[in-house]
Parts: sequence; structure tokens; C-alpha cells
Amino acid sequence: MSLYEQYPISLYNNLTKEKVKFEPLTPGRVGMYVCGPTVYSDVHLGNVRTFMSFDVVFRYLAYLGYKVRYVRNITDVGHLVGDADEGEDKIAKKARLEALEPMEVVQKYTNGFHDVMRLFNILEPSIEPTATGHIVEQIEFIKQIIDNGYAYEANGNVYFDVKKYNEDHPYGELSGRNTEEMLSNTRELSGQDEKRNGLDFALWKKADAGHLMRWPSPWGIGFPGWHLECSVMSTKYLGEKFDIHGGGMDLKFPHHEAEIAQNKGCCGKGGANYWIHGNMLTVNGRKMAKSEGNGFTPEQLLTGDHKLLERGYSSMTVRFFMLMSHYASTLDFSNEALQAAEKGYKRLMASINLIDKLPEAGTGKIDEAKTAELKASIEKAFADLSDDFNTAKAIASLFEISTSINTFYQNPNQLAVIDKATFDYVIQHFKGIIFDILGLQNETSGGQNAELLDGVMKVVIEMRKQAKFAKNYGLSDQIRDDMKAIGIQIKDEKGGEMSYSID
RNA sequence: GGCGCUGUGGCCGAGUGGCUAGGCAGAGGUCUGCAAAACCUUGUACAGCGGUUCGAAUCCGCUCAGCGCCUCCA
Repeated sequence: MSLYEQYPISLYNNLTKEKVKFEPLTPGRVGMYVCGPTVYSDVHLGNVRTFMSFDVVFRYLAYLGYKVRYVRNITDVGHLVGDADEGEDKIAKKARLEALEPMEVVQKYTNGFHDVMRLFNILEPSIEPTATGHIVEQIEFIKQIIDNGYAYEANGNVYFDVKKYNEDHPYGELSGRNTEEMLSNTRELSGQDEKRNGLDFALWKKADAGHLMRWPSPWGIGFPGWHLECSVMSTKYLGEKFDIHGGGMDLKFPHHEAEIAQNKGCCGKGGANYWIHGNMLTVNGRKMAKSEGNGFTPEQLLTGDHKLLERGYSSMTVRFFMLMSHYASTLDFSNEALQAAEKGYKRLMASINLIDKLPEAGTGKIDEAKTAELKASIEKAFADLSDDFNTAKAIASLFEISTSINTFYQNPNQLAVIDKATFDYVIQHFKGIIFDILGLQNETSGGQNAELLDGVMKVVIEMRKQAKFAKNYGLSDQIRDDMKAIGIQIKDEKGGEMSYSID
């Protein structure tokens, strides 16, 4: 029996607004598409949260035994600039400002994005397609939508005909919008517009003379509209129907709504069965966003060099902080919360570090109740993760196991009564959940020079033991304090033994 | 204005009809030369007002406060 049969996943489907059992189209296989970044500026911590949320979904599906194809795109063209620059592409605008080639901008911020993903131990997707790499497919997609009667050309531009589409398919099913109402509300606004209706959105935009990104098409020189690349690339790599589509909450409308419309307008099918949205990271109750100026880069996070940061925090502290809440809830950033998360993270890692030092389990008379209790904790963690990927709840169970490990270390006789096979099973998955599913890394072990450090610490500890034995407390305390000052905590244990941990 | 969401103990944050969430901080204790860590014990919590129910933080209504989307946004 596979793990995914043992712990069947249920998830909240934003399309149907209810929590349902997850059933992939093809048993044992999952196709997942997540809207990636628009690479025209640095990603901030809020962006990171979304990708981390879906990273855990990806990791969890894989851990349970599903074969997953995870597609996360790079949008390197196509997003229109909102204000006065209607018709101009975000990438192109930035390029002109910085006097760079558009692809130079794309390359720079794509590299930056990848660096950030690595920093937070967010896995690479199976496919990371770019919009510029799929211009041909996008043109074909538009042609099909036009043939189906859901789009029209106007002066070198192609628009999606929302009103026409809405006659055959519900536009607004994902975001719960009343399209009839919206159509009547926007009618007057579109007076001199070449759009038939204010709700219509561009599939293809004509490039004016100064526009830097341009491709030939049946409608003239231009570039694809926003929304389109996701429909095209998800269809290409996952099919007209696939399992999961994810993205940030703020993409729900209009981006995802348009995506569904494009999919149905082209292929008659709406793409994903399950729509999942990650919620926003907030600062003082407000969304972290570029326009708010309340975001910061990973470098600033590590160094603490930002007005919002009292000091720096490690990437794993941040990862743990984010996983302590549910992906669908807003999460408020604060220094206090980060510091609490840091301690919690270290506590978890400290018990991980003790595992190898534990004596053999099950050497005494097995206590069935105690054994079952320990096993229940790991089973609870799995059940929680299968309940809409509730990492916050699962972590609570992990702390139970963490406490057990600490107890076993101090009182080996309590480990002696735990069945060995069960104990090994629990530990295997305890580590599995922490490292493979939650994607945490152990920053508290010695890293590259672990063996060397361990050797040095043996010498230091031996010196302190001798000082203590000679009741030279001045020296033994000095050794402890000096080590503490450079970030190593020496701990006295029962029976005169000592251990250390890295702060 | 339309659509939707949130309000949980000192802080963060799960839960969502009856069963301890958890972390951080605080208090007491065990251990210890002292400390730290660890372990044990401990907290008046569910915005307000009504209603449904044997029973509600959890369902319904109203009020208050705040947020998101509706324009680019993870």
C-alpha cells in the first residue's frame, strides 16, 4: 500500500469552494502548474511564500509516492504596464529605463529568482518554461480561439470576447464575479476603445515603433498578452485537463479567470481540476508588495539591513516561520514572530542532532501503549499534511516527537520499552517530513567541517571536564563562556558528560 | 459600490459543533558547583450582541474593527 493510499489527500478547491478528496486524472500521477514570477525586478519575501507553499505541495505529493510533473513558468514578456504606458510591455519598459536589452533584464532577474529559490531550498520544477520560448504556440492558441469565435482582431490587436464567451461558459466562476453586472458597469468606459467591451482582454498586442520586444504574427508585429502564456504552456506540458493549478491569491482575478476562459475558448476544457491559492504575506496587516515599499530582498533578510528588520534571520528560520501557518491564511511578518520561529526551529534541529546519539531502542520489555503513542504522533503528522497540506498542524506533532527524543536521550530506559521497528519507522518519517517534505535544512550541524569541529570540541570539552573535576570553576566557566561568545553552547549532562550545540 | 476573507490567551499561530493544538515569552519545579539546555507542571483565549442546539470559539443574524481582489501584483 502506497503512502498516498494510506494518507489520502483532501484539499480546498477554489473552483468549487469546498474541501474535497484529491483524485488525480491518472492514478499515481499528478500534473501541477504554478504561476511563476514576472522577471522584471527582484523577488521579495511575499513572492517567496507562494513558491514555498507549492514547493511543499510538490514535495509532499512526491513523498507520498505520486509521480509528479510540476510546471512553473517564467513570465519574461507579456505583462502590460498598468498606468500611462498602456500597450507597453513591463520588460521592455524596464529595459529602456536601464538601457539594457530586454533579454538582459530577463536573464538578470531570472538568475536572481533562482538564487532566491535555492536559498530557501525550494526545489526546481520539472519544467520551467518561458513565455518567449512559446511564442509560436501562443499564436496557434490565439488562432484557435478566434476560429472558435471567442476572440476578434482590431487594428493589429487581438482581444478575447468576454461577452461572447459568457454566453457559452460562465466567466467569473473562479473568482465569484457576476459577469452580467460587470459587463453593464464597464460599457460606458469603453467608448473610444477598440475593445468591444471593457472586460475584454488582450491576447495579442501590436508593437509600436519603439517597442523592444516584437514578433511577427498573422496580425502584424507584436507580442502576446498577459494571461496567455499560462494557458498555452500548461496545455502543452500537462494537457487540456490536468490536476492542480496554483498561484498567489492576487492572481485569482483577472489572471486565473482569464486563463480558464482561454483554455475553454481554445479547447473547450478549463484546464485544472483543482485550483489552489496561496495567501499573502502581510506587514502590519498590509500586503507585502512592491507598490507598498514594504518588501525586502533575501540579502537584506540575512543581514537585517532593512527598516523592517531588527536583525538578520537565516533562510531556514524564515522557511520554518512560513510553514508554521497554513498556506491559505494570511501571515503577518514581524520580528517577534521571526524570533519565536527561530527558537522553535533550533529546538527541532537540536532533537534531530540527538538521534544519532541515542542508544538502541527496544532492548527492554516493550510497552505497547508507549510505542503506539509515539507512532500516533507521526501518523497524525501525515494526516495533517494530507488535510489540505496543513504544515502548521503537522509541525505540532513533530514537536511531540521532538520532546520524546529529548526524553529518550536523558532517560534511555524510556527508549528501551519502545519497539525498535516502530521507533525506526517513526524516526525515518520524522526526518522525512522535516527534510524532504517541509524542505528544512539543518543549519545547526557543523556543515562542511563537521568532523573537524567535532574533534576540536572533544578537546575543548575534555579540558573543561578536567577543570571541573579539579573544582577550578573559574576556568571551566571561562571555557563555557568563551565558547558561547563564538556561538557554541556547551551543555553539562547527567553523569558528568558534556555536549555542544551551535547557535 | 461589487466579490471574498479575517478578528483566538502577553506575542505568533492551528482548530472549527462536545475530546490538551503547537511555538515563543512568563511562573513554579527536577537536574546542576553555578548556568544553559532538557524534562515536568502552570495561564483569565476564542471582537461585541442576539439566535439555533442537550451543548458553540466552531452554525445563523446583526454590529464593530481590519484586510484582499475588482489596474500590475505571489
